[in-house]
Amino acid sequence: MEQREIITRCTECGSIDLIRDYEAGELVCEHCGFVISSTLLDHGPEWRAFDAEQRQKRTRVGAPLTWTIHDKGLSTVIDWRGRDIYGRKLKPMQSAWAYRMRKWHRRSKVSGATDRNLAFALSELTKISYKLNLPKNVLETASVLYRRVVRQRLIRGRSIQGVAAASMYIACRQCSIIRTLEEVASATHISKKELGRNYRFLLRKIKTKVPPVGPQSYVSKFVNHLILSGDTESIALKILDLAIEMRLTSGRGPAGMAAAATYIASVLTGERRTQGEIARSAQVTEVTIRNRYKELTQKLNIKIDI
DNA sequence: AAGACGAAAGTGGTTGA
DNA sequence: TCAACAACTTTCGTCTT
Repeated sequence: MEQREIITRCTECGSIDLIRDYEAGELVCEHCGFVISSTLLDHGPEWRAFDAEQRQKRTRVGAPLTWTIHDKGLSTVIDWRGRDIYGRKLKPMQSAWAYRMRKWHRRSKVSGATDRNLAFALSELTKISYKLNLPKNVLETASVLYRRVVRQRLIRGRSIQGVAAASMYIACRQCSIIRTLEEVASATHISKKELGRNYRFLLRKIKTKVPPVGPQSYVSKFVNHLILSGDTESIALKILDLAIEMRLTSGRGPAGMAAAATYIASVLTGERRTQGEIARSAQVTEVTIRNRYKELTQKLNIKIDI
């Protein structure tokens, strides 16, 4: 598996408020203005070469292929300047011809309802992924998924945005990037309820296995959000491992479970965060954290002195 | 004053007849 | 289709730091 770097925090000041400036192609910290990365756009090839021979074979020109543009980025445009390849001005007749060609060429690119649908949906997916700060592989996964949905004619009677959002949610799950239904819903104009409906519908129709989310996947999200150390993270994960082993997690919401483990870990390492803080970032209530926390400390014999 | 604790009532979704 | 049910939330009063 290729490891992708997912930047969620400013490398200068640690702030999590990062702004993506796509005009400039930069990832900028809102807090201190530090430019973390100036290569937001992926100019690399979509393939990987394992040796020189492969590299030689696979070399080709053009932008990398992507599934997020309706024609996979394979597009040609006819230049609008009335000049030929040598830079000479075209004769009036030639330039009229070029104009007509341009017009029909443009029309043929996004042809028919299906393609327009796809183009709209993919731009929608892109928007959602920006809002949720998702890495590119999730966006690609969602795009592939959406294409499949379109191919199987499953969008009929459902809104494009709804299906797009559901695809994105599934893609997140498949890539083990935790985004709740609420978060995805709030990045779109779709209610949580409808998103859930669409999600279940797609799951039933498409033979896609979506691994159930374990509480562990939440921990890194909370740790990032609350700016806790790696020690705290690994302790929280250990607590969860033990809890799973002792079957304390069955039937419990993973978010609450992870929140409680994070809370305990933060107290143990002295980086204490309040229940309220963790509750807010976990989108559960303090009461739930308290209940899980009580169960965990009792059953696992964790002594906490404050 | 803020955080932690816990009781009690309310909510939305699942399950099984 | 409906009621029972478990998990979770909301609300609120009390205790602790």
